[in-house]
Amino acid sequence: MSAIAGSYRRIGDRCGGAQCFTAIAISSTATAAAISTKGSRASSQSGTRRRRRCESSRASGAFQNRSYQSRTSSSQGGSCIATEPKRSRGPPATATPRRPRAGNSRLPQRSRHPCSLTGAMNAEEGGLAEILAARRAKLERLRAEGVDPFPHAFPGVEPLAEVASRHADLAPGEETATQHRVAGRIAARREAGRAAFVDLVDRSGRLQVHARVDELGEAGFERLVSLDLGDLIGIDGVAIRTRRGEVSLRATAFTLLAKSLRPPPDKHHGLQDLETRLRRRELDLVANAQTRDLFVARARIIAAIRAALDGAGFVELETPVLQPIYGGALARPFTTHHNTLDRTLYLRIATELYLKRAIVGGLERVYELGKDFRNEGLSPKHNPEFTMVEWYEAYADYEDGARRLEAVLAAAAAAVPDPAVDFSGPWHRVKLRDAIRERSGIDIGELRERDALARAIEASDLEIETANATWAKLVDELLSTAVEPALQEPTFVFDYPVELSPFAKAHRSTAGYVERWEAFAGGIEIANAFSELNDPDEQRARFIAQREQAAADDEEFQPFDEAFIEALELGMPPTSGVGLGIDRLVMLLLGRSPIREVILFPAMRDR
RNA sequence: GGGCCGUUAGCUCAAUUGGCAGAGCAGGGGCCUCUUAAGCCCAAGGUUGAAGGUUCGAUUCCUUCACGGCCCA
Repeated sequence: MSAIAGSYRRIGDRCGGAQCFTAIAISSTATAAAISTKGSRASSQSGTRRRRRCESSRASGAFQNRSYQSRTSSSQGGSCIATEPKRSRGPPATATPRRPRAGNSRLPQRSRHPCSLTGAMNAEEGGLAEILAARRAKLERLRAEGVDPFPHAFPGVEPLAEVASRHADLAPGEETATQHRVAGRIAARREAGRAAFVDLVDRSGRLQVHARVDELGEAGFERLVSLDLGDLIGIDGVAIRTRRGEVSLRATAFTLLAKSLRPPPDKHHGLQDLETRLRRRELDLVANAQTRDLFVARARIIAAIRAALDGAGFVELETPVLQPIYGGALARPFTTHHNTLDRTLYLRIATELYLKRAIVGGLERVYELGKDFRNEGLSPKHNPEFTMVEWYEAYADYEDGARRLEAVLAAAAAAVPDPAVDFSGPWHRVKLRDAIRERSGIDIGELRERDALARAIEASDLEIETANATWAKLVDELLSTAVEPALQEPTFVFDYPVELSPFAKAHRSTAGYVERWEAFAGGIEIANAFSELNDPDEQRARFIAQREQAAADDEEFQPFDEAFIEALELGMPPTSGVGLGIDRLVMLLLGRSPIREVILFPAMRDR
């Protein structure tokens, strides 16, 4: 199990060990104390008899949530509800079941316990209240039996799928003596009289557990079968393949690991309602394996991107999220306030300016992968907080950046089993001017005047609002309306008008343009890159132009950042910079949309 | 911001022209030692998103609102 345990251990390290899947590998055999509680067969159902048995089982001490060990002949287990108060109206002594099973007392009779918690909850009525009350009642009954419903750990578990695959060669009906310890959530239960099948689910998959009275004893079997869907349990058992052909674990012992007090979504249909899936993502994760798979795949994509950059000599940095001056993109920021400093701070809209200051400082190849925040509308392509990676490479230009992106995305796609977009091979490369001309017949190189371009757009059949739009804005609209939706295959669009790009270096051969590209695939923009402007005087002039433009039309603009200018004055090497939207990349690679599907907890309106 | 669609039991879904709101799963009781959407029997579970209106009668028709979705801006 070393490989799997190893991977789990890494995860445990990252999220704090105890909060995650147990990573420790210890001897896996059932070390739990064998329980041999005494008790007569449950043919006597009188309350006093049962109460006495429960007390004696607690006194035995060894019962503290240890596995319900096999082969106890006792039947005392399931009938210990007699320790609850107000038992006077319990089942009459004459209501002796034919068999010594505790079926009719799996649950206390709610209505017969008006003073109990469950009775009070029942007063609320309704289907959910009843379900909650039933689960609470089971919780209390377990506690009354001396079982800890929320124990601290269950060391040494193997992933469910690992157990199944290890015994894939078993023949139907074949049994082994190989012990395994697993844990997971109860996803389904199929009872067949004095045997039962319980489907356990963990992150790796699903495994069937076979429970038998003759293996677990009357008490243990009853306890296992009376657990609820959604409960988390641990199983010690031996690998078998059932006569019907499914690799399973025959339980020799089991342990309740956490009682579930709310019903899980439908075991077969899962959770379908999109709004509930997004608001209550934990329910989505519990009910829908494809959601679990999606976020595992997302993590693998991000890890692959980091590995690709690390492998190319990049250093991952952490720059401020709370910034005195926001910058690096054209977007409205979130505003917050620092009490002690008594000043306004902005949540970053990009990491660009700080990372370039690190380039000035000599770190040469840097990146940051994290959240940016833009105070704008929600849409199938926009979430107010989103994940972005930006990298900056000294002594390189935007052509180098394009090749770097190709390599990084090839690595990211390789982390996904079946990528929905083919990022391999060289991408299409097209100049912005040509792309617009091909798709709309409008040549922005010829129409450098705002009014002339507006007239050309109005004369076309493109639905672009030209009133009050600057020349740059019109070009941007042409790009997003006429070009972007058509770019399904990975494509770089090169060379933008300077008006759209305050941080990009002037084009080395085409006046009025800058060295910038955007990368598109699946009809959406996923990356944006420049040969970074490193002339401080030119940068200052761009800031001023932005400020004037903002004053003129109240648009998004780039605030003046004196500290950044001074950094450039210190001297920044020629640099390639690339920004890649992780959420959109995940959408493309996994073929999922809208963007909220690939964000674990997307922004939602209050209900 | 505009248009269209949706909201019914914990979950997944029905409900004819406006005429007693149903089913499956889950949960409760009973039966069953190889089931796998297990099966069979019994009982229970509803402010039909919210508030108004029309009507003898509203899940159904109308208005407003909330949330979500799609399209447009």
